[in-house]
Amino acid sequence: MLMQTIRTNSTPVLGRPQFGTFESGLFVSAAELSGMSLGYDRDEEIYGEGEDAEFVYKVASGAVRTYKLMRDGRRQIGEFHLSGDFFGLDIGRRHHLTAEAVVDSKVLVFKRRQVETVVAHNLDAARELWLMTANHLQHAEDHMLLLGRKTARERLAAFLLEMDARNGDTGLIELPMLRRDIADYLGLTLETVSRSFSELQSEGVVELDGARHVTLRKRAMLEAMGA
Amino acid sequence: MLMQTIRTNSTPVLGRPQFGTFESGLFVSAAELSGMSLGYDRDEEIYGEGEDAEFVYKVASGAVRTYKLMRDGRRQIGEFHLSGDFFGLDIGRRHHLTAEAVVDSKVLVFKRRQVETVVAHNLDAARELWLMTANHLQHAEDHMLLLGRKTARERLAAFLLEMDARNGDTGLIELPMLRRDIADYLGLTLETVSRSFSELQSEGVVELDGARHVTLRKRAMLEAMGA
DNA sequence: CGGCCACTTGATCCGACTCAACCTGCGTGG
DNA sequence: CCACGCAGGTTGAGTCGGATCAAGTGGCCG
Repeated sequence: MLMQTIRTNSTPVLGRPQFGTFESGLFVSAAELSGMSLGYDRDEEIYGEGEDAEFVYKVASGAVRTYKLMRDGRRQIGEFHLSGDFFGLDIGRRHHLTAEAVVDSKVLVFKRRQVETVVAHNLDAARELWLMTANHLQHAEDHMLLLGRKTARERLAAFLLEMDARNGDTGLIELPMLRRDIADYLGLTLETVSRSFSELQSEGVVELDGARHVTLRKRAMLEAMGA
Repeated sequence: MLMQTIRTNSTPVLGRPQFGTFESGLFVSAAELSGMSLGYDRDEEIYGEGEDAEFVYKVASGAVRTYKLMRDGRRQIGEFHLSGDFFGLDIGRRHHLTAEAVVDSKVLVFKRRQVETVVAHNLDAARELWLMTANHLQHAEDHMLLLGRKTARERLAAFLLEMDARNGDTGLIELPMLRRDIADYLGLTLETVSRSFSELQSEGVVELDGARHVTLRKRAMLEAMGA
């Protein structure tokens, strides 16, 4: 609902920014906002935790992970941002997560100052921005339950249902991310993620065609676990 | 900054709502908003997950926990709300967490419709509301790292630093909540919380005077662990 | 066709959970 | 005013789920 696909009249070129008109999703009411299209290679950093929050972003294609890192390398991915999702709208002057491209991605970039100006004059835009933040919060609340209280199988079930829901509940999932990313999202190790996949498959709950393509076979079982 | 103590000219009576004037904190710019003061006994529910979100709340005294429950009783507390904190400002028609008083508490209650009206006309109020939601999100992001990646000791260290910070970094903490609440906040069992307290005490990092009163003795050590 | 990155699978380990006993402080009533 | 009851907390013993360490496998790209 909030996350519709955007359309621009620009042709994004990898690493070569071009300006495009921004016309839907956030700021329907603020057609004057224009976004720059940028390309990022797989694993390329978009912004770092603690950096100046100069821009706000929207995924045009590909996928982005936002995460926190501990000094010793432990990582927690807070959210995956897929096509149509906004990210980087942290409050304050600085980003408090790091953002990286999961696969080669195209991202629309908006000057933060411009966004602030629009929001300071346009109540609908302000409300939209608030709703997006609130949606992120709601996701985070669900994810805290997952991280604090769910078993490995339950976490993977919830993850697969989440990914499927983003793809229109087709039961056919093409995962853009590696096992390591899934593990860092679910608070597990990649071995445990892999084992849990194998378990679900041997139980006929899912079917794996390669590591990335997943077909949901018994949605009811997944829902019973993932909820 | 955002969370200053409120003052009302009402005398709150347990279970007996009275109207009071609301004059600071949220909606500095919206003096027309008035809040009702309500008393809640320890463990009393303020609102339930899925219930109609008719009100927005602010803790006047005491402490409130907001949490998610699984069918089998597993619980994840998302946040503790102490004096001055707002809670219950979920988007959408329904609350997506349950709120309960941790100890006997007084809470200011605002009609959601009233808040919506103010926000729809007042940009400063809208911004304030957005900032509060964003602050909750930031807290949730930190907490996801804790729940997904930290050890029991690290979780407790982070918790103590958080509680101390809310009390002005005095190093003297009076915990309003029980071990079970701390456990459900940190994604642990109460036994593990208790053991971790004992460990930190035997290392001279903290000093316990009863279960609720904690003195921080080696803040640097806590910070090294909790970060 | 070769090499390597991602993934799977196996064996062992360990931190936190479970189950259980015991302690302690506080409120209450005799 | 003391003793009892009990809720909350601590501590101990044993278990277990997921982490760690270690091989192996597979598929894709050059």
